[in-house]
Amino acid sequence: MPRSFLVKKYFAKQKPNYSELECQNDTCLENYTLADLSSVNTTATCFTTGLVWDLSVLPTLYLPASQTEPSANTGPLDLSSPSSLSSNASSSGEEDEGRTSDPPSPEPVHTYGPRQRMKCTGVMAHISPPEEEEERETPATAARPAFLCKHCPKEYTSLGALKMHIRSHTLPCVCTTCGKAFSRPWLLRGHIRTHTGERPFSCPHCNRAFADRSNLRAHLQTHAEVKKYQCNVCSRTFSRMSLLQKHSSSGCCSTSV
DNA sequence: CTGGGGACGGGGCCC
DNA sequence: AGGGCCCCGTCCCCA
Repeated sequence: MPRSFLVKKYFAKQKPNYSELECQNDTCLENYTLADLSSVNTTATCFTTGLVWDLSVLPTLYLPASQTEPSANTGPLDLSSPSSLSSNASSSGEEDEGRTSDPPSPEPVHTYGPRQRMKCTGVMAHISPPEEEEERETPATAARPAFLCKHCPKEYTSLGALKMHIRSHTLPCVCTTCGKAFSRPWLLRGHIRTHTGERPFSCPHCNRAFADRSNLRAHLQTHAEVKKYQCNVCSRTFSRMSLLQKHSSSGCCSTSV
């Protein structure tokens, strides 16, 4: 299984209706408005859509299910579900290298620091506007066309996937506060929270709040008696794969993971 | 060394 | 077709 989207299936037809949540939580839009964001100088150039409501309604998503959704299996995040926990713990990892979490840089867009994560960092020097991005479809593979990125060796089987990938080169979403650029609007929204201090995702167990949903997910593992990642040798469980890997490499296990 | 938080990227699915 | 959102995962840093 390439990636685990089993949990996703819970939402297959029951994705959280943010509009309804807004109605149920009438304080949302009042708490976070575009004006608020502007007031803290954290507007961005990539306000595609939904920034305001998205930020505002999210706090409701991690209330206990009984308070948010009548349907039991539509809980916003059921990390305790077997399907969720069954995800392959080593599904990826062949692509991540650098990082882009550089400290705020006065440089304009396309300035990358040593932590640049993307594999094709070098191409950023000759970025062209999205409109100029051209897909290279290999005629030799007409039966299953491959869309090649002209900035890096990656290829995709669909134009949409390629265009999505190209955004990682063009990084059209720019934070006007620090100039950091992102490939997708919601990445930028998440980044903006680092400026605003907004933490829409609350842990139902300890009320600790997080700005990032994934971080909440990881945090929820700390509340679990049995962690998600288990050592094949000693059966010890860990909340993160990285911890398991460290555990394995430190001697307990010779080959696991 | 371990555990956890912060920040972020990518692919896939849904609308 | 494109945008938005989701989940998974990684890396870095700190206690």
